[in-house]
Formats: sequence, structure tokens, C-alpha cells
Amino acid sequence: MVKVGRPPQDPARQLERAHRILDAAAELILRWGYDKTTIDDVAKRSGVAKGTIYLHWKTRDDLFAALLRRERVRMLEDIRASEPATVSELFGRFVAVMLRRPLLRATLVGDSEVLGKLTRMKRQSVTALELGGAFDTYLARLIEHGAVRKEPGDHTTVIGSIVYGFVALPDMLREEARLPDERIAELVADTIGRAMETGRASSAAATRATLDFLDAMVEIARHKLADSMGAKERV
Amino acid sequence: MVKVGRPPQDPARQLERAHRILDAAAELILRWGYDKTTIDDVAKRSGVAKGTIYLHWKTRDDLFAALLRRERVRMLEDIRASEPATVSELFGRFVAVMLRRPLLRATLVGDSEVLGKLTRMKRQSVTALELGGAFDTYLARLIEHGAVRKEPGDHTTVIGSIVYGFVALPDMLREEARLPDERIAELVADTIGRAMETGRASSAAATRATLDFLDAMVEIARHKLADSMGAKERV
DNA sequence: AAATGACCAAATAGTCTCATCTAGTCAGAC
DNA sequence: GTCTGACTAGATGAGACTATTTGGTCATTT
Repeated sequence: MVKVGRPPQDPARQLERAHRILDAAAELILRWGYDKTTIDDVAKRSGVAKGTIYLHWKTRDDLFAALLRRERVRMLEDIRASEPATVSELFGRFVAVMLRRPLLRATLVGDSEVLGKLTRMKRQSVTALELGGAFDTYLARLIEHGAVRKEPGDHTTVIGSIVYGFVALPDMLREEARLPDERIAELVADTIGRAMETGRASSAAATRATLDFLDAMVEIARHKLADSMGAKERV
Repeated sequence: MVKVGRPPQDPARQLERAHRILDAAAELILRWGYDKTTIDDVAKRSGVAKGTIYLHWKTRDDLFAALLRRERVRMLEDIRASEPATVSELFGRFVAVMLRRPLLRATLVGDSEVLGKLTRMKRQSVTALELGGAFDTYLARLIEHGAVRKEPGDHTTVIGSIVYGFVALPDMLREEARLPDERIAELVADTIGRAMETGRASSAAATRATLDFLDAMVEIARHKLADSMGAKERV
């Protein structure tokens, strides 16, 4: 019995290729913006045929979604790796990392140069972290452990506004009035800390809660990314 | 010797008419947006002929500038009337008043529905207050009097980011996640207070500094408005 | 002098046509 | 089974032209 046809590809190689394609897409989108980046460009740049891209993703938008999800996973991993012990450290890190990742920054502030027609998309980057109940649970734990005050309340809005404000403001300032990214991250951490933390030295329990929360977020993000990468197993 | 020609108009009546025209413009711009609001519309609505409008302002944009300046004067007067004693009260008031004045809010957050093609205009509403050195002087006085801390520094950026974040965030939230305007103003005051104030009961000197600053701002704003209203004395 | 509104040039919006581009498919090559 | 790239339908854009709108002017009226 002679085998016919090409043997099945190594799944690992497929994943690697998917990443190569996303690398190309990221590069092109950052350079030309979403609207001006064509699938042909991405195919050429990543050295595969156009059809191959459609073996991975059903549509152009699916590819973009995967790209963003990958960015998100990497961002969360970076944050997690820095082992923040408090909410303020968590979001200081969040901002620092985000400012270094132009695609994420673009989705947060709605940069139409980069996002093109997708600008009016779900602007979830901040709200996504917070929504889903997990964040509320996390905050509740911190309050319980005395790391976070009850006042002034509405912590989610406070954090969201501070983060958004600090990340978006530089866009509407003269070049020379802008602070360095590192400094901005520092100020975010300081502001959030003063806005809602008790100031007590952070307990091991609070640190645990923060890391648990991040682990959960990383986990979720990885799952979503996995869904976006394995086109073949799509429903 | 017989008088000829129409007697000069009462300047007070002229001013009143200018305000009527601005009232009409404000109404129309809020309803239809800047792009869709024509000079003819404004003339009709305010009950004057088109030419009359051009007796007051040289161009459409001049009229719009006057409108914004009037809004700014009124806003500053409102803030001043509430006699804020601290920076946090000052900006809490600022946000409360601004949220109630859709035109100012639009210029701050760059609402293209309202501003139309002017969206990319100087986004100064926040920065304007702070720029010009007067604000820095004010802050210096507060620090001197022990009302404001030296840390974390970059107070202007901190305040600008907080204000902008809290005012702009609601736009990208689901309706039901938004807080009432009053609550937002409260949170801004609280956040700014904790971010940079010492917490000491505010001294008379600090209050004086705040009111002086506001008086100066009102003064400047009134002058600019006056320039915008008296077309005839234009250079 | 002060106010008006008919008037005009310039911008803007709308229409139609033709050319180009591009997301997604698929028959066939490996 | 895996991958390719020629192919297509529909979108997008350029161009040319017309119709409409509108900011701004100014001769005339009060």
C-alpha cells in the first residue's frame, strides 16, 4: 500500500508560519495603516501565497483580530513577568508596556491613522481588562485585605479615566510638552496609588491577589489567541 | 444745519444683537453640528439679515470663535462664583461646569459630530487654562503655602490627564456604565486632591491664590471675548 | 450711518462612467 | 493533504461634468 498525497504538516510548523504572517501584518499595518495594508502585501512580505493566509483565517478581519490578541497576550505576559504587587504597580506596568506597543496604544486611543476604518471599533482595551467581573472580584479581595480603600468608590471608572487620560493626552500636546513614556507610567502608578490605596505596605495576600488576577487574564487571553490561530479547528 | 443720514446706533443695542446672533448660532451648532450650520440659518434664526452678521464678524470662523470665547467666559464666571478654595475644588468645578456646556465639552474631547471640520483645531481647553505661565505661578504659590505637595511633580500633566480622562471616557462606554456628571466631577476633585494636595485644611492664603488665579483667567477671557464682539473696532 | 438681501464666485455635493484594486475562491500542482 | 497563484466579483477610486449650496460682498433702502 503506497502512501499518496503530501504528508500532514507538522502543527508546530503551521503555528510558526501563522506567527510569521502576523509579524508581517504587524509591520505593514504600523507602517501603512490598516486600510492600506492588503492581504497580498502581507502574503508577499511573509513569503507565503495568499491562499495560505486563508488557510489560517477566514477573513482579513480575523487576521487582524488574531494580531491584536497576540499583542494582548504579550502585553499581559510582560506585566505578569514584572510581578506587580499592587493595583498601582499593575497599571503603571500596564501603561508602560502599552506605550511600547503601538498597536495596542492605537486601539486604546482610537488612532485612525493606524486603525483606518476600524477606528470606531469596540474600544475595549481598558474596559476589557476591567469588565468580566474578574476585575471587580480582584478589587474586592484587595479591599478585604486592606490594600485598597472603599472610598471614593467607582474604582473601575477612576482607574479607566486615569489610564486613558495619561495615555491619550500626549497626542494633543505639542511635541516638547510631552513627558517620556517611563515618566508617564510612573505618574499613572502614583496617581492610582494615591487615589485608592491605603498606603500600608502591601501584604503577601494582596500581592497574591494581583498575581492571581493577572494569571487569570493571561490564561483567558491565551485561550482567545489560540482560537484565533488554529483556523483549521474552527467551527 | 439739518442732520442727514441715520443716527448712530446705541452700542449697547449692538452688543445685545451680537449676543442674540451667538445664541442662535449656539443652538444651531449644537443641533446640526458646525458643518451643517450656515450663516443664512443663523441670520434667519436670529432675525437679522446675513449682511448684519458680517457687520459683527469678518468670517464664519470669527463668529464661531466669539461663541466659544463667550462660553469660556461664562464657564470661568461660574467656577469663580462657586469660590473654590483648592486646586481640587477648582477642577472639580471645572469639570462639573464643562459637562453642562456641550460646546466646551465638544472642544475638549474633539467631538467631530459637533465640531465638524474644526475637529482638528487647537485642542486647548485644558491646556489653555494651564498654559501661559499663570497656572504655573498659581501652583507655585500653593506649594509655597503648603497646600500642594512637590511630589510627584509634573502637576500640569497630571491634572490635564485626569481631567481629560474623566471627561472623555464616558464617550466610549456603554450608556449604562456611565456615571452621572455630578459624580464624575466629584471623582475628579477627589483624584486631583489625593494626587497632589497635602490634605492640610486649606489656608486663607491658598484660597486667595485660587481666587486670584481665577480672577486673572476671567479677566483675560473677558478681554478676548470683547475683542471678538466689537467687529467695528477691529484692526 | 445702519441694515438689508439680491448677487456672485467658489466650494461642495451629486451623478455617471471607466479603470484599478483587492478580498476571497478554487482548480490544479506538488 | 498542503500549498499555490490565476481568477472573479464587487468594492474602491479617478475623472469629468453638472447642480446646488453657501460664505462673503455691495448697491440700494431706510
